[in-house]
Amino acid sequence: MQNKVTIKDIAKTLGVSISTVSRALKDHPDISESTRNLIKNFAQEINYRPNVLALSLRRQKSNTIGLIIPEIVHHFFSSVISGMEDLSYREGYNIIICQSTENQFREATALQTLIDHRVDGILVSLSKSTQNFSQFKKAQEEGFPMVFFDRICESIETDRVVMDDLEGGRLATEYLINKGCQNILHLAASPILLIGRNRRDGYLQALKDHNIPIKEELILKCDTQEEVSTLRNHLYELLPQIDGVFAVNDSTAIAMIQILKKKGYRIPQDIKVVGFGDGPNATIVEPALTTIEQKGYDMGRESVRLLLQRLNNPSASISYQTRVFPPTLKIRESA
Amino acid sequence: MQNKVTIKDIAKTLGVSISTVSRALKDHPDISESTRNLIKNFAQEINYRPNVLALSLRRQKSNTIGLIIPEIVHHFFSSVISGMEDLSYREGYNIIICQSTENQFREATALQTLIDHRVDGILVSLSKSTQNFSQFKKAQEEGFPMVFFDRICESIETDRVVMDDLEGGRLATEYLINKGCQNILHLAASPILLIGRNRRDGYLQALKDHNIPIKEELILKCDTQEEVSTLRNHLYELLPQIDGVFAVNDSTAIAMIQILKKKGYRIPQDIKVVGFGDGPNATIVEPALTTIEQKGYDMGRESVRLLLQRLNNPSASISYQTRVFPPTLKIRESA
DNA sequence: AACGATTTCGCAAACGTTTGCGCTTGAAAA
DNA sequence: TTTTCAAGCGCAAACGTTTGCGAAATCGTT
Repeated sequence: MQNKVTIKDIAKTLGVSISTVSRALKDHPDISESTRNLIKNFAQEINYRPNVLALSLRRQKSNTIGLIIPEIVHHFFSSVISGMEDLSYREGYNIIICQSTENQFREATALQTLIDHRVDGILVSLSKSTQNFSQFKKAQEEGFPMVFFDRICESIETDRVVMDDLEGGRLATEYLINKGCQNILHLAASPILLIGRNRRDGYLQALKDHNIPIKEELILKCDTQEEVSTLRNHLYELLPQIDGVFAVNDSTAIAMIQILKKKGYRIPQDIKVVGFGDGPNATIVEPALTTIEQKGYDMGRESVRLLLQRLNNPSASISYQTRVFPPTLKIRESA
Repeated sequence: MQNKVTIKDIAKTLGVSISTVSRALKDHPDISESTRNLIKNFAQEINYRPNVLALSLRRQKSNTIGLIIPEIVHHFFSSVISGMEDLSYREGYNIIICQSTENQFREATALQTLIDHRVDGILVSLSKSTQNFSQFKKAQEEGFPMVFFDRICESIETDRVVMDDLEGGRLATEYLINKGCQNILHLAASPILLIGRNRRDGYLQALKDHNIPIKEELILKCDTQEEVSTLRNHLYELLPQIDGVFAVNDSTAIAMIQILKKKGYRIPQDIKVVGFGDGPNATIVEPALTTIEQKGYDMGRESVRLLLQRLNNPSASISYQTRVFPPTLKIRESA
């Protein structure tokens, strides 16, 4: 840190007290216009800037919010970050970012770090592997404002920002059914994740609604490009009996499309594919991916909006809100 | 911020002085084993955690580093962030992230904010539009440790982390030439950006090396997907006279491929295309994109490594380093 | 028994702010 | 001339730490 000029220095060179400088700089009425101008001009001249650290300590408020996110290199999550940064920038808050890399231990460390830094609130999307929420619970009990987004924790009452994942899964699956699919493979996320369960439940719901029998073997835990690759042989065996695929995210949907094409299946004629996310890849793959749109940027903004709303009404009387974004199906060529 | 327990509270309930608590907690030899244990146990019990803000103020060191980045929703940049976060996490630093959104004004604000927050150092990649570096110069003169990465500033002496963009451009272009191309279109970034100029110069270099005449009309400022779209008609006119394209980044290369395919050109038979970046899209587009690999994660790590090295050797005697990553050509199907 | 040397701890200043309170002024009111 | 009062300013505590220095207590040594 630098040899920055402080309020003390100004006081000394101008021959006034520290408190006078402080008050003058914030237009306190106790200070005469002449000394106020003197001080303000001088401060400007030497480019005085208050020490935010000292301010935070004094005010017991850091104007900083902490973010715990599973992955940064991820279109949805990076969009979320972008939305968060945009709004908090406007509102005078800064973001400290921590990446859990889908690792529960690192997630816990991150939480502790952020608390240690006395952030005013925390935004978090859980890692895939997190099953123990005790640290979050403790933070919650200590009155730490938290907003969960996307990958939320059901057992903790907080503000939340989510998609209607169940409806998304239902929508995607129903679309496939309406297009004539009867044997739909679901590439699912881990059931540890609520969003994974919800999207799967949406899939099941759609089948039920249309009186299509559920086949357990058509639900496969497979939520990354790599996993598609390792499960390749098993997938090959499944292909002859399916006419549709609903993948829990775009990248596995796309990996699936690539496998299908390699095996000579025509999309969408032989097998139809729907993804989830609507990232930039969706329009690059051929055929272009029909998928559920997920508004990361907006969800990011909404998360900090909720957080700030709570920070600004410390009365704590507002009951917890859950903001749910409706899914929309982007119809393209893959289904 | 919360009603967290402080060192003072511990002192009071245990009937010792504040300084004793402080020393006990950090195993200062002056404190007897018995009181040390007493204090440490109690601290653990009530889950005491030091106030980082107070520490930073006292130590004049925040263990925080600031990041100014043009865009977060961008594969290369998010990879950079990820690498930065990983290493700084390990080294006990936190990252405050600011997005300039390619806006010079916002970039300046971000810089000021970070300085106000007394970050220990700053990592920055310039916005596309930045032509005035005075604020950075001032920060530099005040002794603020800075590392520029990717989009660096030539006129300021700092540590730098870059790719050999010229060599990358040369490599890409030469590859096209060796494949038989004679009329290569270059979709270029703004010449304001050094990386834009360098990649273009690499293109020119390769042409010269192979005695191919340079045609100014084959160098087009066009570095986004959107710009490809707006320049569509102009591009159509150009197509009959070209047999190769070197695009300054993957997304414009891909947009170009899509246009070419729509117009009935076969890739790579009729026109070959090379991109720059090697993001995930490169393997999704068809034909898969031949492109220059850009190691964002590694460049991010290297940037904080350089920064920390400087922070840990405040002697300031080390001369500024420029770490340059060699480009490699990922050969796929588009060329 | 007296002394010096340790051991063990507390005081207080400092980091850079804000802010309640009290102290000077000078002028207006009595 | 004295009293009153507001205007204008400074003192000092506080936010939560660390740390140099001094002081008290304990101990061993003659």
